[in-house]
Amino acid sequence: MKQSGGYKTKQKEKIMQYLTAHEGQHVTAQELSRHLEAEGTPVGTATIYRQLDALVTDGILRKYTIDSRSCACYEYLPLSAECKRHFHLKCMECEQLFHVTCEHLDGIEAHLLEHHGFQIDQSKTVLYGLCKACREKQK
Amino acid sequence: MKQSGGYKTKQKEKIMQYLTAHEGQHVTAQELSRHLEAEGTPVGTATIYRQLDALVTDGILRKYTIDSRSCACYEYLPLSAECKRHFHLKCMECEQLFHVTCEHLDGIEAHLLEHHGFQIDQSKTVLYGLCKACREKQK
DNA sequence: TTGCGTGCAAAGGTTTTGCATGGCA
DNA sequence: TGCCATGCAAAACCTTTGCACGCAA
Repeated sequence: MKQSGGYKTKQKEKIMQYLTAHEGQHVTAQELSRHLEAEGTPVGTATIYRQLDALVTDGILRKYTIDSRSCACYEYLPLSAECKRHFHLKCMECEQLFHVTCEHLDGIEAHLLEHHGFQIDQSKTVLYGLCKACREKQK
Repeated sequence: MKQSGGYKTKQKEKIMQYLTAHEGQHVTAQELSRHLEAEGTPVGTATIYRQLDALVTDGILRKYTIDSRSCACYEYLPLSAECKRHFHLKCMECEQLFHVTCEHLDGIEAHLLEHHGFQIDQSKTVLYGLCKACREKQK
């Protein structure tokens, strides 16, 4: 794993601080921007995007998209998570996003690769459906 | 399956014609717009987006996104119920779309429902990755 | 001092919305 | 005739880029 290079700036530090504090959650550029502003340390939008982009390139963040009309999400990837991959589940009803780490689901990847020659990219894949709460609500 | 409602207009017909002719392929609003213009029957951008949106709502099209900076893709969903039991694999390299029917993959649905309370909608879900040919090409 | 990082503003592209007009039923 | 559909233009939105200045090393 390459380390995040370049200078050590206050902005970069603040951004990393927020991301690591929200490990396992989905963070958007907007949330990050608003949080930093609310904290009294506003950071320019361009800087935020540039930093996020660099972190994705360095493999420290994962970037993915739910829908073209909503903004991109970023998620901090702890080193241990490299092995613990997970899938994203998006509820079409409540719009909530879940992630699932599960051996059975990891088996999908192996199965598809072995039997169908297809290598899934989990970071780009989102499974759509209905979450438990929304299913029960529909009854 | 709800049928596409509303009036039968020339624009709507043209759009459906293009979409059905490209079944199994990814169509963007821009491609559609340019095609219609090239055919001598230009359709306003707003109309295209409104029609596509309505078709997605009616379950006739599927909409999905690869990246937040690129535009959304639409795909015609043949009405056959058979397709509902397929998972869709999209190769990010060659852009090809594959349909996979597989007991193992069907097991995913049951597993997620039983163990995670999440009910997948296969028709809305696309698994992204690399197909066999493109993987071998990259070596 | 050197040159990367930052902020501001403007540009870029896709998608949505408001409103008057046109066309289907 | 009554409404929905359309088209145009403008707005909204997220993201990127250009450029001058600031700050880390």
